[in-house]
Amino acid sequence: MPVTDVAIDKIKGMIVSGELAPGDRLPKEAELAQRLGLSRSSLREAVKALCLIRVLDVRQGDGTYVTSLEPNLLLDAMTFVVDFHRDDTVLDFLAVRRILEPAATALAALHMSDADVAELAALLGELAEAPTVEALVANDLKFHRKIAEGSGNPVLCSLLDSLSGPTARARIWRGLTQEGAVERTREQHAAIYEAIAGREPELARSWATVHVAGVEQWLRSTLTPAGSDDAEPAAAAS
Amino acid sequence: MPVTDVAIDKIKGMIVSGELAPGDRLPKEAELAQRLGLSRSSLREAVKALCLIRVLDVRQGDGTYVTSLEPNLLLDAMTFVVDFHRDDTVLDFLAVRRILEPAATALAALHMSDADVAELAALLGELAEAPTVEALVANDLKFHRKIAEGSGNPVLCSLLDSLSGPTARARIWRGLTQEGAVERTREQHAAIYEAIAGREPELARSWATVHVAGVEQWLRSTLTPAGSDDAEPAAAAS
DNA sequence: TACCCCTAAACATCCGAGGTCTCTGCAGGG
DNA sequence: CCCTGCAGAGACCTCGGATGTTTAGGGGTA
Repeated sequence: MPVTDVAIDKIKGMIVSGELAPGDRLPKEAELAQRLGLSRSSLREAVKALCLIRVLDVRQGDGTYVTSLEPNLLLDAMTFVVDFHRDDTVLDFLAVRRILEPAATALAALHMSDADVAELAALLGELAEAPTVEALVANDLKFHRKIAEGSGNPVLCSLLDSLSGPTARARIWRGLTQEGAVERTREQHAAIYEAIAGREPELARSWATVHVAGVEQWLRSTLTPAGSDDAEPAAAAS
Repeated sequence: MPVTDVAIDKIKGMIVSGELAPGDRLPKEAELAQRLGLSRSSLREAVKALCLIRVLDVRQGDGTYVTSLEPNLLLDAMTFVVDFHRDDTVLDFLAVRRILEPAATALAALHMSDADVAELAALLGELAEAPTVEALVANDLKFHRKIAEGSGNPVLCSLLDSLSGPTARARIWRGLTQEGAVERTREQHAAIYEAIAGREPELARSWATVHVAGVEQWLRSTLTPAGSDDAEPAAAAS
């Protein structure tokens, strides 16, 4: 195994073992390199890799620190990974979202604070009468993010965040092409809100299922009969 | 933004744009460095980072290649990330697994091929009469992985894989300390198998829920009343 | 045809020098 | 006493080149 990979494992081990706690500062490059038995160049490669997945945070002129290691931060890195899957596996990602989103919505109906419910209502009111599709989708993302936060599970929240990004483009394309999609989204958002505000988890779950399934069904019907022209909608939405 | 980060973005862009397809070979280090306008050292940091998340694959003496970019490969990288969350957020990860596992099991009951169902049965039979806890958990991982594969959704499968790892230790600790846990696991596995083989998705979903909830409840009851001594079970399981 | 060896190509690792940024302590002014 | 501006030190950033290691593939031999 290359020394750089060994260094990655060792740094990981230092963190997992507790030798380095979140927020701690690492020894300076030269010192750590000597301690791990490799050159600064190789060490920098290891540090850079751990930076990409948000485990380390280097600040020029200051030092290298362990991040907070909170789930949202680490799973955010997954967004970067998900970005590489554009056209072909969108349906698979959406299918997972269809599983998680209703569950999160039901949890939100149970655990969301009244203040957060009020903010959810505010999000619904923010939208103009005849919003642009882009504004609608942006509002849609904020709406669902708020609900995901309301589930009280940061892991679930971050996961949904990562999964929602890639499908956003699909939703834009849908709004642009499918008649009534915009209005239907608003109605469903309102229904989800009502269910959460009324503390009815099962109703909230059902509305969320309907909501996500709408996008999924449209996307499936668009992709499947297109035959060899699968790439069109994804390309158009990019 | 550091040149290395720019390089990461540029390479990512080359892949997402299609300029570099899965399996393609990158230009040699020196050439690519010149093309991106940076030194080889900095380029290597970028390549190393993309290697960690399985986007690139460097083979010494040969060259650097784009991986297949399949979901399972890219989400496998998430396991590395999840490893950093050990004690404190295990319950959050388990809660997500509790959402996904039943859904995957239900899907498996619908989509799994007869051949795969037979392999599932084989897994059940592999276990000795009085298995060690370690063997049981290893078999448990394979069993659930087989089911996740059977869902037909590679994204779901990889996600469950990543989530199952961290809780494995907890399951071991449970098996070692909780009377009857081993036998109960075997019974539940058998029940899940029967439901899948009988093509009863809702029954399969329910058994999966029961199965995961068992671990979750035990873990919750162990962590909560422990007070300031939360770390004990996780530490003991490592 | 099958096997072995050798060479070229590409990555792995290291080193040292010069640049840039940030934090910190100190001095001066309000 | 507090705020502001100014170096100085410390730490990371970037570069370029030299040397070691590994792999793929061509060519020779039995």
